[in-house]
Amino acid sequence: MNQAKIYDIAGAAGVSLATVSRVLNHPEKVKKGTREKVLRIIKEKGYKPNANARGLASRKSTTVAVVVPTVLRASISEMIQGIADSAKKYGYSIRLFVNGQHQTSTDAWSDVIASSVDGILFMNDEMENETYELIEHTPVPVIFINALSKSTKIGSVGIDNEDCSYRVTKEMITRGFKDILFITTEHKYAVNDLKEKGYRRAMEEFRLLPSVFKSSGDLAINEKQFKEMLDSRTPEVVFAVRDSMAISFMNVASKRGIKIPAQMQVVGFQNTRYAELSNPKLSCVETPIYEIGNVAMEKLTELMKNAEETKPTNVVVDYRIIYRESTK
Amino acid sequence: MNQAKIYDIAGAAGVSLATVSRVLNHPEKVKKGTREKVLRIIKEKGYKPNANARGLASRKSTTVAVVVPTVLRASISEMIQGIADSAKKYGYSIRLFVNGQHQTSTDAWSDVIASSVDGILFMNDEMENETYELIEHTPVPVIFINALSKSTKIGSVGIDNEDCSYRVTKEMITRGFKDILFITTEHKYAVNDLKEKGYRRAMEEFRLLPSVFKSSGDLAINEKQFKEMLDSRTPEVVFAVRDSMAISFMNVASKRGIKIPAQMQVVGFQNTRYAELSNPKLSCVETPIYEIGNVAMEKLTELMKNAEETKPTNVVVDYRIIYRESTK
DNA sequence: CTGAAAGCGCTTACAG
DNA sequence: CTGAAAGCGCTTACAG
Repeated sequence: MNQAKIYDIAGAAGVSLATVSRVLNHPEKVKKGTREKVLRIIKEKGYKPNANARGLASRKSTTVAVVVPTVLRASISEMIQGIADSAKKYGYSIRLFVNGQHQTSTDAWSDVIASSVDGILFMNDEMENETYELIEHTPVPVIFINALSKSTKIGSVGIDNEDCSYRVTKEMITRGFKDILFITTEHKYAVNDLKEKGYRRAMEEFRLLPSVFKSSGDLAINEKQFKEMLDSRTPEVVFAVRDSMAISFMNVASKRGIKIPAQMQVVGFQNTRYAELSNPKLSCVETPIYEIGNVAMEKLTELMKNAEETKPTNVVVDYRIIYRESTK
Repeated sequence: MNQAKIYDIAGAAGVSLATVSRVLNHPEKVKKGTREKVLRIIKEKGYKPNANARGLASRKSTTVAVVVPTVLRASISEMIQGIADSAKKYGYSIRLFVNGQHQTSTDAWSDVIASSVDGILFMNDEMENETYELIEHTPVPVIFINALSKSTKIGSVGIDNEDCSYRVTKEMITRGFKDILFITTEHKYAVNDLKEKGYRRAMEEFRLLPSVFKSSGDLAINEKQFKEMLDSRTPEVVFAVRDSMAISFMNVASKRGIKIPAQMQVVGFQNTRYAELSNPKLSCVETPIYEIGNVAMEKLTELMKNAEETKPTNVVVDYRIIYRESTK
């Protein structure tokens, strides 16, 4: 009934526990006959090595930490799913840290380190210099997700937000639209700053006046703000840093009788599930966030296997623009 | 630079490592002066006990497993957030298992057990008898989430789906609507079966003909099916087991020119973020899924503290119906 | 290819 | 209130 120990397996197989351990960790070092016998008994007894003991002895835990500010955002869920699928493939399990916005307070971070994981996947909206410093001193490999690393010592996987935003804006301009409103968050996020930068660059390139609206994170407040804004003008194109904001804006506009996309076009950012459930269906930049999680976990595996030889790299993932019903 | 060990702390404080350990685990057993000194040094050195060693020695890991089929569903994310917040409060960390639909294959489950967690929060859509059996033999406490347990040995936290569905249906009937369409999943899920049961009970009570539509999980297929269905009739009320389905149906209907709620009312189930982003805004049953996660983790804490005395209970959480724009 | 033994970093009765 | 010692269940050089 109780979980079998390695001793039990060794006893039943008539070998030493060292051999059982080898069968599990270095099967090639064990003679075929012995190996198969041990394996059979392991299966029979349903033996699974104790993770703590294993971790303590080998200094490896085959777990990775996934550190995120929240799990509520659809994009973060998709990313985690991508990580989870990849982790399963490589035999890693996941320790989840939902740290709120204060992820890199020394305290929160040392919790992560003390949990004895073999590597860390770190997703954060903000990237301050202290963050980099803290992370560079971390004893296990770290990969940034969804934000490209500015440090050569830390790898990352993400899209080039600035370039993406620049290209979308430019695309709309060359299609003949000049009055493009950019909606971002009031709260300062590194990724959103990059998106704004790209937008501004495109606008300035064409000598157009950038128009940036910083909206609150709260849906109800947003709607009120959006209504007020629409009192004074109807932009030709609205480009928002998140799908949810784009949709919220679109809904407010629809209710005022503004025809979408005829009178106003709306573009979102991310391609979360919201996009397909909106009416009209939202056109948006598709960030392959599942893939980003997936690849990040894969890269982390490499780093964990041979931290010395493998150089941290910044993997820039491709995005594409999906035109649905909210654009002409 | 390296992580400090308990020996280092003991050395620096001039005490034995037993004392350092006691300061951490049973501070009341240590004289105040000693305790404060040790605590100070711990802080200075940023010492965090090695989780594996601690787990191995104490047979406790202060980690719980959260086992879910996917992380992609908005409701599951909210639940995890609820769990995470509660876990942080009680000092537990989370090991996340994203197991797909085959969660209780003996294999997947023994992975969970082998990960040496102190307790398990288990969310699954299907609840077969083998599942119960497997779980009853688990050496640590388990709590079902979002589905009430049929077993007296396993606790659970969730809403009474059948009752809820019954009441919503009845409410619509007594408001004078007879033609109520129920949309559920093609794939068999225990929770959805319960919802259907409640719906049928209400309809039969009023001698109305139940009309159940089983829709695919795929959005594109759904839309096609919905269109075909709307060719033949326009139900007065549509009640779907998930917000996303309700919204998808609503959008298809809107596009055909059906006025919502004037000609057709739509009610969803869950109150995910989708509900507020739809146009018109979706009326739906609000399952307090964040709270469910939160409470489940709390209950699990109790069970882990004294598994013997604490009896597993089934906590039935209240739901409420939120009327927004998709109903009259 | 296999076994005996040391050690991973802690916790917890047991003495004192 | 504190220390010495055993032990948690593994892994991995080291011999053979």
